Amino acid sequence: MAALTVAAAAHNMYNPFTFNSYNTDSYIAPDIKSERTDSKIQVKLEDMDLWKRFHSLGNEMIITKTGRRMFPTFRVMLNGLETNTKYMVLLDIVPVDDNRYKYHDSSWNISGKAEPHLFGRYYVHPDSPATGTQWMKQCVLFNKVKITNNAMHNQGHIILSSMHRYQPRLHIVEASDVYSIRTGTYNTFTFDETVFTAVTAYQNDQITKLKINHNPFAKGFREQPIHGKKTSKGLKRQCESSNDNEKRLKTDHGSTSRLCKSDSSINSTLLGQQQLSTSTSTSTSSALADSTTYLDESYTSGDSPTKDYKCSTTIPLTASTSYPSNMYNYDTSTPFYMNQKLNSYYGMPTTPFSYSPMNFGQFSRYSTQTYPYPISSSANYNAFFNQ
DNA sequence: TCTTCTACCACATTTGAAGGGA
DNA sequence: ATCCCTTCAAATGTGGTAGAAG
Repeated sequence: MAALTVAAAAHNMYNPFTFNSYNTDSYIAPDIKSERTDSKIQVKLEDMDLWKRFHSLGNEMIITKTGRRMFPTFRVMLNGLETNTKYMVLLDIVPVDDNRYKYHDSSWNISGKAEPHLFGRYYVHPDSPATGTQWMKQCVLFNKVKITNNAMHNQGHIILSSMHRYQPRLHIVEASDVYSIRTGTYNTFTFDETVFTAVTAYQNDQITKLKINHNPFAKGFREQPIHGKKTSKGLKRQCESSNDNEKRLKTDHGSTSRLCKSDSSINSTLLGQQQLSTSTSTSTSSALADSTTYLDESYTSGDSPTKDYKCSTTIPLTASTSYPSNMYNYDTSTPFYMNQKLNSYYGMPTTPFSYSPMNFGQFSRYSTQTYPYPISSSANYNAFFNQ
């Protein structure tokens, strides 16, 4: 943890908005917060029902030295983008507060001050950049994002601290290439339902059970069916087609037949690695190849893995904060760092790939409570998210 | 002593190479 | 020669658990 402290301190020391990193009142880039919101852009979090169930129990995410995927997977559908404008889609994870927690008597309690957070580490969706049409064609999947507690990790994983609460943030940036990302309009989206506590071992048994019942990789930990384990492929197929809620399908949203955009290569988080021509030509194939995308799930009761797949019952929740120019720069690590303006201000190199913190606040959490459109019915859903 | 973390395990899924047939 | 499909093994992703570390 000392290593993380040192790394975070070094990382954040040039950032005026995070300098008083433990003062939540002073956090926040005030000039950013007041910026215009682009109400046209709509983001719908997929698997909202599942997220809500985890959220109601106090979601936990395992972090390991080698990196662990998030479950539920962060998936969104985008709407309202300019069809011919190119965008980059980024994901980062930021602290919800400046507390450290411990699990005691079946509940999470504050146990002290938080460790400093290493800000500015982004996961760039490998299909970036792509046009609005391409982004809106299918859901955007971040299933390959990995979180780690290894501060020295430099393989594109997002570094978190155990026993701290975090929230993913989605950034949609108008940028035709990685070099124009600094000047593009920023739209940041968060969802309250995605708040989680980073842990090295699950604390809440209910969370464990929920994960086991819904994560296909944890199938081996599920209770055996009454009639014993089914091993034959024929039986397996029967099960897959009928009652596996976590069954990964190739298409998303049956009514619209849209495919999920998969972040098919975690290595391509290297900013600038993926050219537009490549992403354009491979976006469809990557989506098809990604068998971890699946239909929306409508949960009935209990933790039974048997679910009905629907596309229209979830409520799209969006909250956007649009920034007139982006405040990021990037460095040589992956994901990247961006903050051209601050680099310049502090006399640091302003060329791409120079090291710099971002200038989001230390606890940059933008509420999802202001939804541009309260979309609560399938009709409204179709109106907003079908093309 | 307690809390947190790590390494290893068994099991399941995913991925990609190899081979065969059209 | 090319494409499509199937098979299979390796790689990868899970939570459980025992023991180490602080």
